[in-house]
Amino acid sequence: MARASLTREEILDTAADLVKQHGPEALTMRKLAAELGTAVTSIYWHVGNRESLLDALVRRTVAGLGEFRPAGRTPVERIVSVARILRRRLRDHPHLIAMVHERGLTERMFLPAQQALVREVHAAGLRGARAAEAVRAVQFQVVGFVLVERNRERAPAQQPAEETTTAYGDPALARALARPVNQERLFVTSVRALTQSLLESPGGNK
Amino acid sequence: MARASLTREEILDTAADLVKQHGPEALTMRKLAAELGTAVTSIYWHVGNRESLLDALVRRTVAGLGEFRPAGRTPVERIVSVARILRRRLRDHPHLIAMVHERGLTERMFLPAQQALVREVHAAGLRGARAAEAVRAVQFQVVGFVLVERNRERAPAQQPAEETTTAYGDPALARALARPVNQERLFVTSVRALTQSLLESPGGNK
DNA sequence: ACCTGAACACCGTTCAAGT
DNA sequence: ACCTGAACACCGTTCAAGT
Repeated sequence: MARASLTREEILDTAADLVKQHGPEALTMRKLAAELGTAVTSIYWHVGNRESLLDALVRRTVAGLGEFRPAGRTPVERIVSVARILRRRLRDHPHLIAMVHERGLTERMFLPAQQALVREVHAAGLRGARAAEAVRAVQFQVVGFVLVERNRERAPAQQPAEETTTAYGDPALARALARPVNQERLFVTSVRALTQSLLESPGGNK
Repeated sequence: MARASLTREEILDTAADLVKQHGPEALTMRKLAAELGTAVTSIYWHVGNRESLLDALVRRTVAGLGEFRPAGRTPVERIVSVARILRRRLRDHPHLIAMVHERGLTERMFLPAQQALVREVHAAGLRGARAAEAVRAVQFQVVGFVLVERNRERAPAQQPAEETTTAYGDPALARALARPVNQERLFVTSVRALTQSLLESPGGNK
């Protein structure tokens, strides 16, 4: 007995629900079929296979991340604010990060902030290849940071750390390295440091 | 009929071979058993399960990444050189990156360069928490960059890119953004920019 | 202490067959 | 055009049984 009007939309909706509630590893073709009340094979007719299902889901989620309204008075601060917004939005969709990584679609995560970054970099006076490089540098930094963050957060039970690092007679440094990282703070510091250098007047190096 | 003296070492060696030759997704318990000439279940006696097998493999590989000998005359250039070495070594073990990510062991990839980074940051005059933050910032940046890089390289067929980005009347910028990224160059630029800011004399901000 | 095969509970995907 | 069940070729893991 056939089911009434299964659509690609409905499949994507249900898949998104499944991922949202139980994580991307719960998104199996069979569970999805059960949730939809169809045969597994019906799904294949509409979406091709699991990989393109994930791709479609990633595209949809990224498209729904919304606008980026920078805040701050200086170009550096405005870029930092864009970076913070992107990080926050991505972290609000932890499953997206996992799906993107599983499917090799990291680049997708660059897009939502690109427009805003281009504008700010341009406002700061950068042009042409140099402006493009600055945009890319920030994109790589933010997405890279988020990937690392997410990964350490789902890490297994804290391993002994085996810190063989000698601190050259700086106990405060040794202690700081032994403490857990304040990721929010590290993120802002890093992006600001990177951006400050990138926006400096040309001729600094080379 | 039992097989002669299966050891944990031998299992790890064969697993490493399998990963090296066919990638981490080829490392299934069953294929490994076939390669070893044992029953699948024997492996479980020695290594517990697939996850701890991967953990052991990651630990071994990271430990084998070797020493880091910075080059360059200024602290910034020496840190950039450490970053380049780490990136190169990690990229020489693409499967390691995948395994680390699968198991949430990103932090492991921080360790090989930590000693060298601490030394250089110290030599540059940073102390205590500020030095630790600089080390962390570089570690996050390098590992994050490598994760993003690896991910885009195994990306599916180039998607239309759908560049809605307007370039504010800067055609050179638009062209640069449309071109593929020179990752090596972007990496060095980014690390140098980050490091320059981090090593600047304190008091710059806050 | 170490190894075995059988079994369980899963996967994604294909394919011929239905309507 | 769309849906179906059966089947294929896999997985990781457990467990009782062997030596």
